Amino acid sequence: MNEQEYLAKYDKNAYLSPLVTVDGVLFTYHEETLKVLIVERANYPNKGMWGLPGGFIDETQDKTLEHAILRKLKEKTGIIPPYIEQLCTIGNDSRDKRGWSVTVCYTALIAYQACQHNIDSVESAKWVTIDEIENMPLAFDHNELYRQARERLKQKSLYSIVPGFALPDVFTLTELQRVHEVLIGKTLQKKSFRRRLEQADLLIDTGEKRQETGRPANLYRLKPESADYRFIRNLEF
Amino acid sequence: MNEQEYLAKYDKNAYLSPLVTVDGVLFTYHEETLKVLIVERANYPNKGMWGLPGGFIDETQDKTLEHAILRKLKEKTGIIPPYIEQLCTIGNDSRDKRGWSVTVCYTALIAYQACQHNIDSVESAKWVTIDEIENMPLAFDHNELYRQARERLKQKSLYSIVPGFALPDVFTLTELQRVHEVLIGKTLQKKSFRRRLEQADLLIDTGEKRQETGRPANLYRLKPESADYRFIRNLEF
DNA sequence: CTAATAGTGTCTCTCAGACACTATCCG
DNA sequence: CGGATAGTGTCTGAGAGACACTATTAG
Repeated sequence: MNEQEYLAKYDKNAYLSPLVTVDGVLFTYHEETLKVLIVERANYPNKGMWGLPGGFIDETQDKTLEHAILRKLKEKTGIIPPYIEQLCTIGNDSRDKRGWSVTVCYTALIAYQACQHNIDSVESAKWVTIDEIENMPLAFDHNELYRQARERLKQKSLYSIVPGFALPDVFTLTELQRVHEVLIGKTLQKKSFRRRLEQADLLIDTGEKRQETGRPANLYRLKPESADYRFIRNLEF
Repeated sequence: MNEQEYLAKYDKNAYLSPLVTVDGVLFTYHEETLKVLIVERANYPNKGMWGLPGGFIDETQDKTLEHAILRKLKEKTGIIPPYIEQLCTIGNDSRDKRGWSVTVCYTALIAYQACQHNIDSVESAKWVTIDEIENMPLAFDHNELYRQARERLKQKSLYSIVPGFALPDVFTLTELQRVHEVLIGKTLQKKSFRRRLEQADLLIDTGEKRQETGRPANLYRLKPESADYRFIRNLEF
């Protein structure tokens, strides 16, 4: 038998295969706090419970795992998040009562303003603050997935400006610093923070200014390549 | 219908599910070079080609994904590697001709001496240097998996002593530095390297010494917690 | 003017890089 | 002694932390 014959005869469904899902921990920043998107489960198991957005791969629709999670997130938010990153994969025989199950989990960031209208119109989806989610039982092992995403994002805020993707397209340096401070859980030195940004040349100066109270603040935009930039020296934890 | 009834009726195999495999990029260090374990494929597809060790989840045998890859690696090396870490998961409709396929890939490290006997006795497994593997077509997308593992390990050698797990239980500081140098691809300052190690308190001084030529070198052992330690400042790339 | 927030100047301290030095073994 | 490798002393420079300072708006 050659490979062609083997493939022609091969019946994928003749073998046991674990359930495969994708899940996403989608963060945003609004009103001085981090928020995470959760959805109410419409079906068993854990029907009625809240959990992370996600679901089964649709082999006919999804070309890749990332397409699958982006499709799921778009269903809830109306848009594709500007930052997404694979977090981890959990697979075992006990996380889903239906059987051996594997979930590929992603961390994503989005601006609150960019999707608030859509989320308000989706009955079963809402933002909760990270304080709320930490005291809330989620479906399956989604509390653990959230915890890992939260921890990774905290680490990232020490050596990258990835958290900036939770802000609107255009933002002030003070806003960017505040997101980092909330993630790290301590205040940062304004000077250190700005020195790093300036040297790394990660932002586009829009030339515009915004004023609320006090001196108007310069507005910046993230360079697309900022998503991958890593400072060689961490901020202190 | 309640959840119990739903679960009783649920037939996992009634739904399409991607193929799920685990793969491992197992590194070791021997004769001043990094090596990777590859195995010859016994079955279609890609029969006869070399690829990374791995394979399907065995739902009856494996409780978790990590158990699955450790089982696969133990089959080839005879032992459980002292360091293993999830690398990434690739899933799409084109990587495996049999259908939509997901692989969860791990990076692992092992001492050459600890498993050489077993590998020599396994017909279809062998070590190849990283120079060799980079010019070798591997099955599926295993070249890409290797590349990602190699890149991550290089990064890790800038801010951790994870590469030390590719050495025997007991080693000299010069040996440890050499592994890092090979991974990073440039020589390091002896003083900087040792200063970091000393401050972080990651090693156990065995009190023993080993001499080849010249002054005898002190022998050290890795503390188990060294696997998770991260320096706050990177070595320069 | 004051209040408020944005943004800068500058000192200290830690730690990586560089490199010369000393130490301990062999023959 | 010299050759080889292990290990240290010490200076420089980059960059984070700290914090006081100036700048620009509103009222």
